[in-house]
Amino acid sequence: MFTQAEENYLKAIYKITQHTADQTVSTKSIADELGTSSASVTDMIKKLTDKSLLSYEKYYGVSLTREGQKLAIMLLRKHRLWEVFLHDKLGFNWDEVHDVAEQLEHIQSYLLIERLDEFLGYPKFDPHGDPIPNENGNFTYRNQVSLSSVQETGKKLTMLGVRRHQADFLKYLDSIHLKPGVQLTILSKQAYDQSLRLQIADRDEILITQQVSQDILVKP
Amino acid sequence: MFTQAEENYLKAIYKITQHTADQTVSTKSIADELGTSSASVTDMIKKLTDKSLLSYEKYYGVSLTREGQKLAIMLLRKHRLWEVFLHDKLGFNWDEVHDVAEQLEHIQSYLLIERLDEFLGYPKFDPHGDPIPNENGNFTYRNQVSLSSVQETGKKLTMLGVRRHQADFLKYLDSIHLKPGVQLTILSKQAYDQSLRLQIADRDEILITQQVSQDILVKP
DNA sequence: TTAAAATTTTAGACAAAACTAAAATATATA
DNA sequence: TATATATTTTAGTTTTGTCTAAAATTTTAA
Repeated sequence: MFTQAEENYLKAIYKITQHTADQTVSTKSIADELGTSSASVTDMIKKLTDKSLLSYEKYYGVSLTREGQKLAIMLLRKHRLWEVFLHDKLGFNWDEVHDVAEQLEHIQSYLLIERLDEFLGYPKFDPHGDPIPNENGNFTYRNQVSLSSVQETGKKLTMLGVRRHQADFLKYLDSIHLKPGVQLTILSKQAYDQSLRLQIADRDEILITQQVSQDILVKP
Repeated sequence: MFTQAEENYLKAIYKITQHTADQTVSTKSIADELGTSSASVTDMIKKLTDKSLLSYEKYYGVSLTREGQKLAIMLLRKHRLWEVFLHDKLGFNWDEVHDVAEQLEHIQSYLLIERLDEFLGYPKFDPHGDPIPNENGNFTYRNQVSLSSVQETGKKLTMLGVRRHQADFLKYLDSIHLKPGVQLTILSKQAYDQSLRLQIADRDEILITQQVSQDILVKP
């Protein structure tokens, strides 16, 4: 099939298209995403283009072909299912799952991933609240808004996920007992810096900055 | 740590030492085991010797150092734990587990394997009846003999494992409902070709050749 | 015990995936 | 619009793991 390096390039390109309007991705953005040189990226682009996973025009940029996109989504599916396994079955913390899932996602076995999905009860979201594509590559859509955009105070909210996945951010949220599924209430909002005083579950109240609240997703 | 290729060489060398009296392994036997050329083996031996996983004398042969052996046993541990997971949790047949475990055993995470062991209930044997080394590399010993060596007829025996792991052999055993844990009784033995008439569980009796009975292990 | 056969090693080459340095092209700005 | 800056590509190297062919060594057997 494809090498791990090839798969990592497809994932990176897919990820970049997710948070940009354009479907066309620059060499540099891929290099930045993977922490590699532009020259290496150009080399790999050629290989993936030859394998018709990318369409590519020199000096202009690349985009995923239908086949390339399908493959990228299946990698995301595998990654997120493994994260659920590590978290739900093996008791990993949500900040520990990513690195191991990054390895597990490259295991080649269609049967494995379908059986794993079944074993986990066909989960729709991973431990960070990100949607898991199904066998056909379809994502479950759900309404979610940034905690920073919520105006009402006193209303009970449910945390759904995060927008940043860095381990230190997740560890911080953990330390204040915030993770997907937890109930929280905005007690008050500071007008000048948009910081929030929160009640998390039934615990003591806590203060979080806007920088943090922007990256927390809740049910609207 | 070590590359997959390096790990595969260590495993191969360990495997060869298991069914030979000598701890010293020839270049050719490694090449045969891995389906590669002797020249490639010589190259890799040098690398592994530099990393003090092997001790090596030109034209004479190699043996695993204590460190190399430890690593090989940990790979066996990972392989067999994954086989248990695939078989017990994901419902893989015992002839399907090997190839996927071959990939999974290279995943690098100490936590993963210790948690997996715990999740599986610290199994002592894999789906083929092979012992799983514990965290310290120790195997559980148990008395087991080849079915071909059993003389008494009419005695209830318990199958413990197999000596061959080829998928077609396992599929054949499956088709006659033989697998570890199953109760069987020798009804009679043909003197001239050592073939056995067996009762397996409560099913119809069946005839197996000595070639097959030699590779079936039972509680003595 | 010496010649033939088998094994092992060396030498040289190749593909994959990365790098650096330099050249080519595109974009931004004065 | 012309030039400076940024991006992209090319060219040439490196490392890993493989290969084939040939040389060196060991083993087998006449």
